[in-house]
Amino acid sequence: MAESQLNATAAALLGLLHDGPMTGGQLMASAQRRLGPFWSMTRSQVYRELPALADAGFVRLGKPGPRASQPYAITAAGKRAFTKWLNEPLGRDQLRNPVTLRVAFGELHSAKQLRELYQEALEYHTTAMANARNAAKVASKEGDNYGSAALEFAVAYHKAALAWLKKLPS
Amino acid sequence: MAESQLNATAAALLGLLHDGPMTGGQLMASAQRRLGPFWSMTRSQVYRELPALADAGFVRLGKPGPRASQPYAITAAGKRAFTKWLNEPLGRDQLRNPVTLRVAFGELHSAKQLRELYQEALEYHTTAMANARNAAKVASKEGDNYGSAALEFAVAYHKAALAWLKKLPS
DNA sequence: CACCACGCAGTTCACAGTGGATTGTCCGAA
DNA sequence: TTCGGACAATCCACTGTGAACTGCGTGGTG
Repeated sequence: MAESQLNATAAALLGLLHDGPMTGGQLMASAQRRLGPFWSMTRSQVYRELPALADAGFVRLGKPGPRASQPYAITAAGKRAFTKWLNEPLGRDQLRNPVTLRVAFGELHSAKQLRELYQEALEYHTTAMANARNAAKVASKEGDNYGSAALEFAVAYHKAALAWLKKLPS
Repeated sequence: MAESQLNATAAALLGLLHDGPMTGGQLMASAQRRLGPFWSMTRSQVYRELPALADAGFVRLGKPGPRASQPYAITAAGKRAFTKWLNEPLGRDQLRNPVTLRVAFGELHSAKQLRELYQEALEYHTTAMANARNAAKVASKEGDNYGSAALEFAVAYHKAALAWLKKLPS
């Protein structure tokens, strides 16, 4: 009822629900696929937001399916809230890179530690980039140009990380 | 006493304390300057971790200064814990980009909204990149090559974001 | 010299985000 | 038929965030 402000997670869920009703699990999967590479989100969050969204009237419950799965559909009020959220001031980017944090204390590492760190980071970003690139291609094929563009951001991120790694003072 | 695992924040604080004793406020300022661009950290966290670190024996309290300021010094156990943390498995990168999240739902925006979003993002990343670059230069001048390299990561991030923005389907 | 306004060190709170452990249920293979 | 595994959902402890608040010092003004 109360026109409570949406947090970004709730807004993302409402955005996804524009495609049609989904259960928590489906929302989670969809978020992982479409937003995961540049917007982290956990199961716990999804299952906490959904009842809250229902309370606020932004989402309507469908008939429970198998395994207590519960479909949710966006309501008119939900669409309004989502549209309003689009105009809200942007929060800051959130960036926490554990490799960089360790590099910042590089003097306190042994050479061996640094080498292992480097190697691990290389592998991590390489596969993450491949995943993002793949997801972007899929989205593109589905005609979702905006979704694809968003995923390309993640690709650019990992690419930048790789380039940075290769210039590191070793 | 208990050899409790360090979380990343606590580890960062211990790392900073290798430079000598500091109060919470000084630690906060130092973290902002040296780690802020790639590792967000808030006052609340710092002031929550410090007593915890003291309880664990990783940090020793000095004589209170003016305004209840409380200096902390790293202990031998603290240095050991920090060293151990360096070898711990890396967590995942955390990345949450609010602009990209909105772009992913681009079809649900108006053209005007998209233009404003674009403009705002451009400004944000431009100044953030300049700040990071500046901080990196300062660190470099101070002879902190690792610190400088770490800050260059933030520069690379914002640079990638800017390049991505410019290729966006408008 | 007295005053007090401002600013800083530190605290607290409510809420958001994370990851691991747990519960219950359905399905399909032995 | 029953058992094991997969999956939806829930729970919990801890971590992270931003804003509001306290209380003390210092420096400028009169």
